[in-house]
Amino acid sequence: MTTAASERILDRLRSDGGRITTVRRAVVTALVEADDHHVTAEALATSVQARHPDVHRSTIYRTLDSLADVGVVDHVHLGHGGAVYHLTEDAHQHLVCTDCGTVVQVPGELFHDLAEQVCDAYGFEIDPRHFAMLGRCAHCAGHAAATI
Amino acid sequence: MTTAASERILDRLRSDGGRITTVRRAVVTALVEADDHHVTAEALATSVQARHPDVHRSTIYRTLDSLADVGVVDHVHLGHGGAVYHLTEDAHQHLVCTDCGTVVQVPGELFHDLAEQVCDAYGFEIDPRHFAMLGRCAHCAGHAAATI
DNA sequence: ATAATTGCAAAGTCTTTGCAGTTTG
DNA sequence: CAAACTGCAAAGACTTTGCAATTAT
Repeated sequence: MTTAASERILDRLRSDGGRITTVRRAVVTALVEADDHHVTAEALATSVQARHPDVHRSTIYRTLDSLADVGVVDHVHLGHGGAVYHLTEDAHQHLVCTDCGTVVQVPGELFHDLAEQVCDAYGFEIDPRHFAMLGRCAHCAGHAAATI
Repeated sequence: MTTAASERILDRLRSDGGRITTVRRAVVTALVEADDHHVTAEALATSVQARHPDVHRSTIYRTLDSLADVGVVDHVHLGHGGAVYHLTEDAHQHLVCTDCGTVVQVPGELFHDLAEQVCDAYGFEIDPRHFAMLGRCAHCAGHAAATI
């Protein structure tokens, strides 16, 4: 199925006049297999280079860029340092604990009310996913029962 | 009163064993005067160097770091590229339009409900201010009737 | 005096770019 | 074949760091 998913993604490139190359196939495969794992460019490079040692990092970035142009890949900043890349299929939000670094994924719908309020009041249409939200996870905040 | 504000801030450094130097005074002044303007490190450097040409950028960063340690300064990432620094006094959230770059400030309270929901469900205590939220501003989203 | 701060130059991290050669459709 | 993609090396933006000299307390 990862194959089917990969092909679907590659098709987006193809239908945009893009060309399907070994490298692109490898990057997409790595993304599909790593999905929900939020891959850094570095991890992606390592993963791709395991099978295609000569692939240069700039090519990884360029491929990610092309995939982003076509709308199938996006990146998120979880904190300082590198971004993580992921398929756009799953729209979730990231919460990153500033104490222990844990990343919690929460459904995007949680932001629906907020987005509506902000839209009503400011006309601003929030798409909160590009950046993580920082804070403290249940453990570090000492929430045994997880209630405020 | 910017002087009073500056002194209050410098006191935080002092009471932490820090020393008050010309440079630190200049940085704090620039921050106070630029408050609500969200200064980049570069702008801060330029501003400080107007009066003290020999101040090195690394010193600006180190001063910001010290001020952050003491809790009076924080920085926010509005998008790719540099962060903006601001005094911690005003707790607001930044919305950045991905189309035109406009930065909208909204009161932190808007996030109260969301924070509560997330806390209830995940025990995670959100502090959303470190990153901006991206989206499209009223103008770019075509909200003619939006209350601005 | 002595511990903190500074300037400088250099390095570090993450990402982009120019170019010439290679490959895809 | 023409356009798109690739590797390489180099640069770019932003920030951090080691060190010796300076300065605040």
